[in-house]
Amino acid sequence: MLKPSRPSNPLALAVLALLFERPMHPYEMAATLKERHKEESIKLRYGSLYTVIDALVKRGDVMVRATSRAGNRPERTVYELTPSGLDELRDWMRDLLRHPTKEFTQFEAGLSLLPVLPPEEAVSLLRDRALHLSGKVWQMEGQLAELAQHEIGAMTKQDLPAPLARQKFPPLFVVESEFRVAMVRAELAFVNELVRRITEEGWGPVDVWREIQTKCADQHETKEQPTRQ
Amino acid sequence: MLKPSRPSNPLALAVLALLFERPMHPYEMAATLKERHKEESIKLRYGSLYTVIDALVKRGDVMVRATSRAGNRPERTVYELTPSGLDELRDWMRDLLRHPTKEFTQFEAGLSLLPVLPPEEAVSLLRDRALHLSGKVWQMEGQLAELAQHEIGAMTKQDLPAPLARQKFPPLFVVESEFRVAMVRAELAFVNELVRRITEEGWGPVDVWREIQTKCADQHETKEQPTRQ
DNA sequence: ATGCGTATATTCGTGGGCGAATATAACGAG
DNA sequence: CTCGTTATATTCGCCCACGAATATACGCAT
Repeated sequence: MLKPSRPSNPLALAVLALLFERPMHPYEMAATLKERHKEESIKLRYGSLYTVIDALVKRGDVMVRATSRAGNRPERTVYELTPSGLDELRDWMRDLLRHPTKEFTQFEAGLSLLPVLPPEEAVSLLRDRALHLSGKVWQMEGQLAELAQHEIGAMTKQDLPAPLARQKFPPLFVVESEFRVAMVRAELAFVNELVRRITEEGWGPVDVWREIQTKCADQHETKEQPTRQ
Repeated sequence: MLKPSRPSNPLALAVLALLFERPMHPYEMAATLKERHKEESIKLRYGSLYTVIDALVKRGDVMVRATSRAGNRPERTVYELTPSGLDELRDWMRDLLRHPTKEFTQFEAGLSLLPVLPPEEAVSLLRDRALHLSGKVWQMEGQLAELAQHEIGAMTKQDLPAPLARQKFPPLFVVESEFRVAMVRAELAFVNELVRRITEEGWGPVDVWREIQTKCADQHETKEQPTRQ
C-alpha cells in the first residue's frame, strides 16, 4: 500500500520543522512554538498536535526515539525526524512558498453579500472596521519594534550559534509578522478607499443598491423595527 | 433549551442571504451562487450545503416552505427565511464587516518556518511565487474588465429592477473581486521587497541564516544529494 | 506535612466538512 | 426508441479538528 497523503494541517509542517532542529516530545513542541510566537502564524491545538503526530508516524516521516524518562513527569514520548520526513519537510515548504493557494476569508464572504445591507449601514460598519484595522497596525508595529530590541531571550539558547547571543533579534525570525502587518495595511487601504467611493462618488450605484435592498426587505414585511439610526 | 450557536460555515450565511431574496431549494441556491461567481468567495460543497441548511432549520432561522412539485425532477424541498433568520443574517453580516478576525494562511505558516531552507533556495522559491502572483493579478483584472462590459445576463432577471436590465454590471456585485485583487497585489509587493532585501541587503542576516540552516541539516547526516542547482 | 495552584503531558468524544455515491429525468444522436 | 450524456437533486459515511477531560508532579504557603 502507498504512503498516505500528506496531512493538510500546517501544524504537521511545524512538527517536521521542529524535529529538524532536534528530537522533542509533543508538549515541548507546543511550548517551543509558543515561545517563538509561531502560534500566531500556525494554529496550535493540543488535540490536533497529537493527531498530526500520529499521522506523521503512520506515514513514516517521524518515529519514536525514546519513551518516557527525565525528571519524573508523566510519561512522555520523544520523536525524531526520519529521512523521508526530511524530504517531506522540504517538499512541503517548497509547495507552500512557490504556489499561492486560494484561501477563503470571512471578510471576503461578507463583502460578496454586501447588497443585503442598506448602503448607509454598510458604510458605518466599514468605518468601524477601518478603526479596528488601524489599531491593529499600530499594535503590531509596536510589538515588532520591541522584538527588534531585546527579544533574543525568547530563543532557546542552544538554537543559536554562540556569537549571536545577546545581539538583536534577527529579522529572519519575524518575517511572518512583517507579512501580516503588510496585509492588514493593504486591507485598511482598501476599506478606506471603498468607503470614500461609496460616500463621495455614489458608488454602487447607491440608488440601485438601496432599491434592491428595500425591495427584498419588504418581502419580509411589516413589523421590523427600524435598526438604522 | 437555548438556540444552538450560529454555524461557523460562511456557506450558511450565503443561504440566509439567498433566502432573503426569495424562497429556494438547495440545488437552486448552489446554482445561483455559481451563476453570480460567489463560489469564488464562499466555499461551496454540496455536502456542506445540506448540512448547514439542516442546522439552520434546527435553529429556526429557516423553514420548509413546500416539498417537491414543479416539472417532475427528483423530490425537492423549498426553504424560506424566518423572522429570526432575518435577524441572524443581519447580525452575522454586521459582525463580519465590523470585526476583522485573525485567519491563518498557508503562506504565513511557510514564512514563519523559512529558516529550514537555505537562503538561496528561499529566494528562488519566492521569485517563482512572485511570477505566479503577477500572473494572477493580470488574469483577475482581465475578468473584472470583462464583467464591467456585458455581465448583466448573469443575474437572474427578476432580481434586478427593470430599468437596469441591459446596462453595465454594477460594481456593487463585484466588490469581493476587487478586494481579492488588492490583496494579491499587496502580497506581490511584499514578496518582491523581501527578495530584494535578502539579495541586495544580505537581510536575515544571510550568513547567520545559512549557519543555522546547515547546522541543523548536518544532524541528518551524509547522503542527502544536494538539491539546489 | 498538607493543601492548592500551576506546569507538565496526553487521551477521548463529538461534530462538522467534504468526497463520493446514489437516483431520476431531460435531451439529442443514431 | 434506446443509449449515452448532462443536468437535477440529495444522502451517506469517513476522517479530522478541537474542546474538554484526565492525570501526575512540582513548588510554595500555612
